[in-house]
Amino acid sequence: MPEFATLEYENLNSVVYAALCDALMQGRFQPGDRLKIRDLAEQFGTSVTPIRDAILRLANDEAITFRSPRDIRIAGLSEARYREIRAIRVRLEGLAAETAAQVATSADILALEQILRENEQAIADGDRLKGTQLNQAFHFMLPQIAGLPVLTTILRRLWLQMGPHISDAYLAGGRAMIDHHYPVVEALKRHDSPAASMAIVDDILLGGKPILDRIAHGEEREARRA
Amino acid sequence: MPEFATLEYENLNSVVYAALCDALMQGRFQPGDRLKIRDLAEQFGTSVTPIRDAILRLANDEAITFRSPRDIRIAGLSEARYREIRAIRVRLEGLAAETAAQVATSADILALEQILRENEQAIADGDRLKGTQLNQAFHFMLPQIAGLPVLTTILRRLWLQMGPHISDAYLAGGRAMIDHHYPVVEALKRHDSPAASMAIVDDILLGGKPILDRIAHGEEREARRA
DNA sequence: ACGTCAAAAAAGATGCATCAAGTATCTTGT
DNA sequence: ACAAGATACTTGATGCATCTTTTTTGACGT
Repeated sequence: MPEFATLEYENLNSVVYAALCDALMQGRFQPGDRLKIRDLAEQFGTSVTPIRDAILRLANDEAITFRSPRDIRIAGLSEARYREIRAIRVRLEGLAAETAAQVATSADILALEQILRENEQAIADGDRLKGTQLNQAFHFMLPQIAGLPVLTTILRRLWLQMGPHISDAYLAGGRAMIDHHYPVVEALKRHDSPAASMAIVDDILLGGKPILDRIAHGEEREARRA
Repeated sequence: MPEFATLEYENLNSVVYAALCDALMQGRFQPGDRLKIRDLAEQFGTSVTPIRDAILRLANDEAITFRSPRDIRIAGLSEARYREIRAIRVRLEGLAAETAAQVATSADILALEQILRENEQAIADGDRLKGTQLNQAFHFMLPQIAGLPVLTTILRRLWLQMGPHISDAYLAGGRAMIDHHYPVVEALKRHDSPAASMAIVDDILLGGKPILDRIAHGEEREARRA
């Protein structure tokens, strides 16, 4: 269960926020989906206040947008914006991988290898949701090993924005999604920072290719429709 | 007047959020300062709801923390956390400078030089507040020239966290704060990406030295007190 | 004077009523 | 059958009442 709460104590709004973050990162929302505060309040069994709070935080994260004062929707993602996010991830996850390579313990390596094994199994089972989650878990392990909490928060926010756009791309990606994870672990074992950085960059650029294609095609389709 | 609103239309909560962001970035709050929703509501002449909304967004930005359910304070900044923010800035502002160097127009260069001139004047006048603002304006110009809105948002959030900690450091820094800005502009003129990146990195690491010292000394003092 | 404990005030969390603006629906006249 | 206007509904924004927990305060005993 991911720990998304910025607040130190438990709040209804944090519970709702965490649940919506989960849903977003698992691709359970589609871009453009409309959210209604009263509907969510009923689903969560709370009043509208904690829902408003959570939605406001997600809007602050730019994961959802207020298209008009009464029209709350899952944010879209232009190709340019996705490319920017990718460029930022290259820099930041590169930093995380370099730092992680310097400080990784054997316990860290074992945890990464465990994730890889489970990810292989999920792909073999055709379990798309689990595959997505384990891929994310791998990426978030690096800043955690590196001891970089600010970086983790930034990446989480970027993933919230990507979440609704990666769901279908995973099937297209298939095994290619984790192929580049193995060299990362090997580099961490050798405490080889440059190699770790290069490997994670490869993963972001090559492994993420199907996602970019999907977003680009989506824009094209939309342009033709107009 | 900075444009902080994530929301597209004007809201009381956006107005409050923008005002508090401004205050934070100008160092008008000290770390550990306590905020009271009802007091702020009176100051802004609104009910508590828009204030709660704005504070929730700032908490989401990790600029303020809820130490306990009824104790809202300006966030502290450990030395480790400041070093992490600095490392992230090196990567991200490096990316912004590289990109800006590739696309900068002569109008962009003129705007940067204008900021530098005003910053010189502010330092000559001993106007600490204006100096801080113009230094920030320079740094935010690079991602703007580069056309990287996501990057701008991330940097803004980091600056919200640094804001309360850089106020006094500026006097100590003095002219050194903008010395490294000139090579940045020169590099942009030559469309020299590596030089632009190196220059801004120098600025972050060397120009920011007094801030790090101040935070480190503050921690030391606190440790002695305990 | 000082510490302790209880009463009171403070303060955020939650729920809810109301408002305004936008949207859908229904009626009515041709 | 259709269009136009009016009516009702939807929905987020704002304000506010209440609840619970924390903090302050002050009285009392030592």
